[in-house]
Amino acid sequence: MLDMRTTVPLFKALADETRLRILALLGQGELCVCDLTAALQLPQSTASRHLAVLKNAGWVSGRRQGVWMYYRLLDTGAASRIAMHNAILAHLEESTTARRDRKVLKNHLAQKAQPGCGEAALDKAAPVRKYRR
Amino acid sequence: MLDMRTTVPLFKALADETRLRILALLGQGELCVCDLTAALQLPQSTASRHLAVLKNAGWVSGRRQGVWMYYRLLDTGAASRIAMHNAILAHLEESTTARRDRKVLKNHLAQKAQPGCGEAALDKAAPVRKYRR
DNA sequence: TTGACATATCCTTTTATCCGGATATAATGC
DNA sequence: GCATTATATCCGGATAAAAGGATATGTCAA
Repeated sequence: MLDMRTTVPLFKALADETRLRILALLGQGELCVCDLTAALQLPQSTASRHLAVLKNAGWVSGRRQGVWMYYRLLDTGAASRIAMHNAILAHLEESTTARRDRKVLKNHLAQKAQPGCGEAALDKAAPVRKYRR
Repeated sequence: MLDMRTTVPLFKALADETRLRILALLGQGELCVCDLTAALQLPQSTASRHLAVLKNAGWVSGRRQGVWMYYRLLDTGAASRIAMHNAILAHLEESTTARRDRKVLKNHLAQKAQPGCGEAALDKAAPVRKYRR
């Protein structure tokens, strides 16, 4: 049963610029915290904290792969809610800030793909640090 | 041009239960402050303050008719924004709280229509106090 | 087990938001 | 003008949320 007890936190989670930017970035697909930190140019603790808020509100889900936590948009629930999620996402992605963030993200991902030099397509999307996959 | 400077306040305005309830009620049509105050069972200053927030954020518009201020949902702007408004409204109106508020509103409007006894259809929708239209 | 790295949580300070009574403004009728 | 009604704004005080540095937890490789 749909109630304000779940609806209000859902919108409270949207009442912050950083979280809106994170949601818009996740519209691009699954991303790990370090990628979001790079794209947003914010301290890691800040990104992590906001991701926790989004997760608790039911906006995103996280899965661990090795040392990385990958977050993605959550698209389950009632039909009216999914429709709302999609409409909000579509709107967010039009923002100039979101466009800029996507560009920074793209550069970051490209730089990561370089040093390794010659990896499989899937690896290119993974954070390239000491640990691989 | 769409920007976070306008987008963030839009969502901040949704980060409050009372304001969500107001939006859901306005889904029923144009209402004056006194009707909203009655439906929400909240102090007048509280309702008025929240309406100001919704108005500044671009969610509602107000028009004065005599002593009354009538507020209604604002449905102008970019296509993605209108789609988002509608999706959010549709979702809000499913809440049990919204259903309850609608009932209280309906009772309130019915009671107002009684005392005057025999007015035109339009008058029934207007707040019946000392001043008429 | 140790070291290195990614992420989460804690802590403290600062800033924002909410509330409702009191007061101000606005419109109306007499 | 004056009283009345509707709405808006102001004012403290209380509560909640933000920030980011420091620290804890978890994972991996050797």
